[in-house]
Formats: sequence, C-alpha cells, structure tokens
Amino acid sequence: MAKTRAEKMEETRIKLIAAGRKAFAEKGFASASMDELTAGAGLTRGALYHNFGDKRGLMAAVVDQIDTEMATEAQKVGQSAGGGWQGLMAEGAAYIKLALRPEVQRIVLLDGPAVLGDPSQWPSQNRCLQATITTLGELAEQDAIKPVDIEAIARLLNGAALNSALWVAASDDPHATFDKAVTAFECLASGVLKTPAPN
Amino acid sequence: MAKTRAEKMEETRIKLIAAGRKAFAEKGFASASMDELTAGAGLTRGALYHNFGDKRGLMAAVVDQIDTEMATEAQKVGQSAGGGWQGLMAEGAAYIKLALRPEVQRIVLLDGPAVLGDPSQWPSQNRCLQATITTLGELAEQDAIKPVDIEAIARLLNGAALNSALWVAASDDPHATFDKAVTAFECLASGVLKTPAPN
DNA sequence: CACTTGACATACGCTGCGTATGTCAATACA
DNA sequence: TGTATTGACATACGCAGCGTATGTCAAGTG
Repeated sequence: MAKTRAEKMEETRIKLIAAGRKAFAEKGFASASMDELTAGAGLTRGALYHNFGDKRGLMAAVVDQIDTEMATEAQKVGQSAGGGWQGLMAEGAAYIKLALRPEVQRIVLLDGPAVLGDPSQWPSQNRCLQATITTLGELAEQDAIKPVDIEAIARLLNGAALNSALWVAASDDPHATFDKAVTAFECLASGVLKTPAPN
Repeated sequence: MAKTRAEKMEETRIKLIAAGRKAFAEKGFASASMDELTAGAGLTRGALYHNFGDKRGLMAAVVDQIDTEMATEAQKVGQSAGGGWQGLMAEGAAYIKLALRPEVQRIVLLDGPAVLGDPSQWPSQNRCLQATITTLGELAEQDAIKPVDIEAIARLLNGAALNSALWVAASDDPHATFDKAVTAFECLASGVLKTPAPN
C-alpha cells in the first residue's frame, strides 16, 4: 500500500528526533552538526527546518520526548510502590536513577536549560511535577503532612533529585553515592511529614 | 610611575572578565560575540585567547568570580545569623535571594552547566558547599541532626535552593513565591533535625 | 645599548547556521 | 483521468563567529 503524505511526514519527524537525540547526547547541543545529524537520518537540513523551525526546535522536541518518558516511568514506579509516602519515596529514587543515564544528563540537565531556558517552564517538566503534586495531595488529604505549599515542596524535591544525579554520576563510586543520595533525599523529604519519619 | 607588565596584564584580565560577565549575562554564552565583547573593553580577541585560551576559559573565570562572591556573601549571612540551625536557614534563604539576580540565573544556572559541565565539579561550587558542610558539621557535633551523610544533605539543599530561584524569578508574583520557596526549604531542611522543627 | 621575551593585534580559513529558491510527488478538482 | 496546486523536502548561498598562525612593538635583561 502507498503511504500517505502525513504518514511519511510523521516518519521523518520520528527519524529526526531520534537522530537529534543521539547526536545531542553524544556531542552536546553546541557541537552537534545539523548537516551530519540529518545526513545520518538520510535527510538534509531542509527537512529539519521545515519540521522544527530551527536547531532549538529540534532540541525542544527531543527534550520533550525524553522527560515525558521519565515522567511516565517515575509515575509508574510510584504507583506500583502503592502511592502515598512509599510512592513518593519510590518516585524520588526513580528520578535519580533515570537521571543517571548519560543521555539524560547531557541533554536534559546540562544543555536543556541553556538552550530552552528555565526547566520549570517546560511543558514536559510540568508533567513530571504533576505526579509528585498528586501524591503530595493525597498525603495532604490524609492530613499526613505539614500545611505547606505543595507545589513549592514538589519543585524543591524534583530539583534536588535531578541535581543529585549529576553528583552521583560523577562520583568515584556511583553505587555507594547513589545510596547516600537516596537516603539524604528521604531524610529531607521526611521534613514535610507531621509524624517523625518511620526510621 | 610606569606600570609594570604584570600589573597591566592583571588589568586586562580584570577588564575582560568584567566585559565577559556583562555580555554573558545580557546575551547568553552562545550569542555573546567575542569580537564585540573585547572591543567593548578596548581590546581584541588576541588578548582574550592569550589570557584565557578560549571562550570557555573566559566563561570559567566569570563563573568562578560570581559564585565565589555568592559563597562569601552567603557564608557571611549565615554567620551573622549566629551559625547553627538559624545560620543554615539564613544561608539557604541567602542563596535563593542571590540566585534571583538575572546575571546569576543566566550565567551560573542556565549556561554554566552546558559550557563547563556538572556544577558539582566546579572548584567554586565546592567553596559554596563548604560553608553548608561546616554548618552541618557543627550541628552534627551537637548531636542535633540525624546520622546521615553530611555532604549528600549539603548538595541536595544547595541544589534545591538554587533551582527554586529559577522558579521564583519566573513566577508572576516573585515576592510571594520567594516566601513559599523559603518556607518549603526550611520545611525540607527540618527533615534532618532529630527533634521536630520548631514551628 | 643590543637582544630577547611576551602581551597583544592583525589576518586568514573553516565550520555551521539560517534562509531563499528550486523540484517533484502527493492530493484536489474537473 | 488528466491537469492544477499544494507542500515536503533538497539545493545553493550569504554571513557570522571561532580558533589559529603570524606580525609588531614595548617592557625586561645582561
């Protein structure tokens, strides 16, 4: 069967995003050549500028894809941990673990802010936050946490988790450092609990 | 009196760093032209590449200057708050307040990581952390905090504080959001206390 | 007072982005 | 079904900006 035009266009978008994701991860945004990148996908810069406007546009699409994946994954982990406090802790650990991937570090944590600006304004980041905010909301209804601004707590927790991943990844013994980071995360998070942490 | 060569060179370094700081803050690293920048300082790119090696080298010098200033300032605030727990809280609020300056946001929080890599590896950031670690160390000696890894806590607190500044700055009502951020910061920080937070 | 060093300027090449223009296949329409 | 039209993508061009190779002249040296 002949492919429709819309289908083919969707294919090229997918190919370009995949190529961009690879190039940005391996060389960083600044050093990734659009000529090389598109050629690798069997296309030219023409396709890129037609579909995404400019280099930044492709970056935005790539970032959106990556941290949509992260949000989905972390949310899933949180829910299968049973939601509530356990879910929140599992989500935090999941974020740190996901952010250990070099691809995430380079694209989302290092280059993303420089290219796209403040991460708290990204649509995808708001999707990530939503999971945390929802979980915190449940806890608030159960009167389990202090009466503080939930959004603020969620943002600080997310920021702390993502940042600590860079530290973990750069450490000599990532495994041991990961454990320290998760423990510290849980320790800080316990500050919002009304009852002392169950350690 | 005639100026010695070393003195003149020091002057050009200072001029270039000042010009870089201004240009990077106003246009961002990528869009800052080294030709313009150096011309504004009454010099040429020759001086720049002689003194700093490349564009990144100047960026490193600028970042180092800025967050050395931040470390000094925050430490001062923490000490005049009397050290200990009050000092730690004051330090945190000070970091958030310092990071509200557009110059800091653009250079240190957005472009810095992309250009220089993981902030936790910057020499200057380690200076910033040192203050927090010292304060936490005092508290540990007084047996006031839980037996967790101090470095990990310090890194998470610093990361949370700096990140929240971006959120505050981008909000509709920065003043109100600042209060929320500081309250949330103190709430999370209280998680390391053995005795429940004095709220 | 010749000589050397080195701080900085000048000149060049190359890479790479964005855009203007061209082309050809897929749809619309008669 | 043949013609017109759109639009997805390729090709070609101009320009900015980085890094480097080379030049110059004043400050230090013996």
